[in-house]
Amino acid sequence: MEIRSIRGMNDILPEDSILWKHVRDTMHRVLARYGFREILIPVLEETRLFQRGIGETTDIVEKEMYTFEDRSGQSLTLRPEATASIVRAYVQHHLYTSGKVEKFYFWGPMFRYERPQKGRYRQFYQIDVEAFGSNDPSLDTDVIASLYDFLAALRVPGVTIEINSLGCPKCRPGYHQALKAYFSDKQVKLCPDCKSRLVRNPLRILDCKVETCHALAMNAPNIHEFLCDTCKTHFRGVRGYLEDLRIPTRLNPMMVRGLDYYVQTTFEAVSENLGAQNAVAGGGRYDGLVRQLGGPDIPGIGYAMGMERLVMILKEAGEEPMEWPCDLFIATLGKDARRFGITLAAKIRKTGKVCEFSYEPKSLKALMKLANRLNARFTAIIGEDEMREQKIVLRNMETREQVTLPMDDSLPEMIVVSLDNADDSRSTQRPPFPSSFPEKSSR
RNA sequence: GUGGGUGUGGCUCAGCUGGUUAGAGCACUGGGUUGUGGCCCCAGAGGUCAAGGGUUCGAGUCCCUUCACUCACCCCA
Repeated sequence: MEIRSIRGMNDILPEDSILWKHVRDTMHRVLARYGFREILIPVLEETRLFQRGIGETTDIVEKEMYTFEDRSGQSLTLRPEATASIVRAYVQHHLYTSGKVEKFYFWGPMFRYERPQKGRYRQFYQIDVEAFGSNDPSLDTDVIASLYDFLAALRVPGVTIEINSLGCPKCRPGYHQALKAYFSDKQVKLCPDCKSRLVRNPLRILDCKVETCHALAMNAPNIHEFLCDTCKTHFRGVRGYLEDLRIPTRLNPMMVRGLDYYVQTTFEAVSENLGAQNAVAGGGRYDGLVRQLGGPDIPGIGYAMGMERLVMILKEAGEEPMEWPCDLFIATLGKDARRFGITLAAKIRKTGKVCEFSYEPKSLKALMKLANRLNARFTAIIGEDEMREQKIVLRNMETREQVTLPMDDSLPEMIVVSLDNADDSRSTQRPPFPSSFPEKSSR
């Protein structure tokens, strides 16, 4: 019986992981510009952390967590999201004493026990961005700007950033009441799900995809008429700054977030190119969360981005798939050549070039085929003739040009020079992904 | 948890109302080129038709069960 990976948990093979790497490289580059610093957190936490952080009644906590007891009987949970852990670390290490706004980012797997479907897996990867220590709209703006910059740098096509304000514990209850009042007399027209939402969380009805519910929701009371002055001013500030930065966003008063901790600003990056799971990133402000998890009353804001979904969009948009680079393939024929070649490979690698080697004895024809398969830009041919004459043949795989180089101490250097010259003559390099998403000028 | 779809060489799929040696394309290996890749031509290897049970003279094809994958609902990234 063949052993297979378990449901909802996928292997990311090298042909895809190169794109993942590209996304992560971009993440490091873009987020560093905003002063976000990488934080690494454990995969396992005490179950209580998520119960308190995410909310006891959320779907995540109620039915989606991988929870089990360890050998000492303690209840542990594989993290279903990163925010709670990062808040925990922030509190545990007293990072709020640093005297500055602390900004973190993180990348890693999350776990939720759900039925897998397009863009949703049981082990999935998120990029997570969090900032603590200010309630000023300028921080909201910077966080959203970092998301925008990130997507722009990746040239992600067809993405819109939607924003909204959910109000705060002071003004949201009033809105809840208004929604309940509005939907109550229209209850018969609501779908079964929305009928129960009416009791549990009327906000969710706004999000319903059923035609009739959606139509009713269109005329429902608008959250922005219920925001208190503080929230109103705050949201106006965020929108104003975003406009100053020329970051295009769309106000979506119907947007609702799924986790309990969100207040005021919420936002989502939605793609037209995904399936039913169209959110690439989502986040918002969570001013009560640090306190909720035992820290001081410090505000925070952040977002999470779904790697699989991001990569999915990029793959669809990419004209040519990315490939792992190979600068040089060393093709050897015979024992003596192999011995010389493996040493040469080591020297080439010390220069920083990517170098592959012919491990298995093959005919030259087969070796050339291999060079092709390895995507090698150059092939160094070292056979019996070359060993006898103390020289090697260097072939440019693209132009088919070959030069002969002497086997002396300068050989590695000569090879590197040839490789670099070829680089310079390649006039324009096409970007890996085209874009309809406006690229903001960088560097 | 609920509903739909699909399981045939490594991959993508044909296989008509059950009929006897299960096919194609791509990929792979070898050859055409005795030391030069991509294109072309030729040849070869590779399948208990997801698994189990049933109907039948006969099942890849029909029925049942299980499993897997997939899409959608719920919810979320």
